[in-house]
Amino acid sequence: MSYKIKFDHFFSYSFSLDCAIFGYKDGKIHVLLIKRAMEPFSGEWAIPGDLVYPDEDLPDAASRILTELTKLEGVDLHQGQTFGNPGRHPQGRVITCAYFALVRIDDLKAEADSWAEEVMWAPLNEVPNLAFDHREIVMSTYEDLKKKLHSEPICFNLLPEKFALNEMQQLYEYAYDVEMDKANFRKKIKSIPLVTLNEKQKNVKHRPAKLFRFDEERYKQLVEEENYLFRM
Amino acid sequence: MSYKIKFDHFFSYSFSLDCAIFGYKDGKIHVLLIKRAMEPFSGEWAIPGDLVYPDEDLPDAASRILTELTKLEGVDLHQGQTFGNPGRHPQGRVITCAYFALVRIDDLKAEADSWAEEVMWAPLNEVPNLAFDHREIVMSTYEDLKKKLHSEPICFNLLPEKFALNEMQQLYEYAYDVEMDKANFRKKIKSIPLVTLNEKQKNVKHRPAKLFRFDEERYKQLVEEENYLFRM
DNA sequence: GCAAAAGTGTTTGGATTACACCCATGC
DNA sequence: GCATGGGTGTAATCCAAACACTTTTGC
Repeated sequence: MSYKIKFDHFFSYSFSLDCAIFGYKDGKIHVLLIKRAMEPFSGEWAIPGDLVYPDEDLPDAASRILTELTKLEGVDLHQGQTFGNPGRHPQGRVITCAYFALVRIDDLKAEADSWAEEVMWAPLNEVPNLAFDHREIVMSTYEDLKKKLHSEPICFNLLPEKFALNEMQQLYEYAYDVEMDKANFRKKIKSIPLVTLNEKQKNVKHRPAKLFRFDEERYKQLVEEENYLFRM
Repeated sequence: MSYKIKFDHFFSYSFSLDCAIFGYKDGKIHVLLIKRAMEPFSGEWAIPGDLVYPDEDLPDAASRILTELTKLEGVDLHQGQTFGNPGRHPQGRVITCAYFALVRIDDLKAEADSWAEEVMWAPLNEVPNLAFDHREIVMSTYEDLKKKLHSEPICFNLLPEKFALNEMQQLYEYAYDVEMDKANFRKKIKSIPLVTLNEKQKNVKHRPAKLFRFDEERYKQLVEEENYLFRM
């Protein structure tokens, strides 16, 4: 058995991570973009991403890269798909792996840093042209995410910590592009462990809604002890 | 902005693909292994995997690698997780991406080729020590797969093309580690598009069961036209 | 006839649907 | 009081679980 190229030649690739950070505001899902101030694609919009150091593990690298470019810390990143088209990077063979997260936009203050010149949250239907294959990465990751919304309680990472049931319903209506009946939605989510707070909406010009919080403790306990399956 | 190492230094990694091929026989899920006849880990069991060529796209590389090592062709491979621990490969920084497939073991004839010395199907609970981090890759990919069994009709890739309902039930019972009621199982799968064949089991020492086939055409049509969601 | 598994029917209670209605607040 | 959403109740229907039962085959 022999390779068609010299063995050393295989060790000429690079590897990067790109972070697709999704949030929810104004009734729409948004993605976090940076304006690049470094070649290649200097001056263009992209998702935060960079090369991995030789001795760096992937989850650590993902956090580091996101923090360096946007000052965001403590974001819970998950691995997504890997993109390795041979022509995707103009400077050589760079394979990239998507890391994604769902965050509460209002609880964070993303700020451009390092070679990021600017940051912005773009609604998914208004994403500008992006560097590299970043549009494909964003859209493909969003599709994966929508599937996860069915089977895992990740909507609570997008909603404010204290939310009204109607906000939750609207998020699902947006993601699945369907309309839901209010009364039935409320019955359906009865099995989800939520804490009913002693608080109400403020500054609304109609009857204020009660606020709820996802009971993560109890959720984990239910999964452990009763094989609980989240379903929406 | 500057990197802690020279830019060229980033282009010193390699990238491989490892194929986790799952099949079902004797009531158990099996994974396809090869015995390596090449360093590193020569003489040890591993899943079929190899380095990607500089100009090669990932899906093509996955097919090529699987064919080179096992002579299997036309297997429908899907991308899985990426593993990039800095210490995972003794010869340098090699990041690897898992590609997985579900196959009908009896319809295939896997044969060792190239630097594979031997192939075998190992039941998941009897997987020997494996080279690199291949045990982690296999187990982690199997977990992903079990989740997919809930929401996608992939069980039919594991079952024989013509199967009895009881075989399908047993596959789910094995994967989810639960017992199911026969009558209720049959009611539950009524919504799945199956073709009832005019054939029965042979060589069984009891009443032979009717055989069924998954109606892939109709499934795709239902997904397209009626937003059909497979659920188990 | 007997063993073994195929295959069906019935009951019950809990979810899902569609839809109507009342309630609390700002203005 | 009225507009605006918040929040609830009901009836019809569907679905799932538990369990008993009948059928068809090999031996």
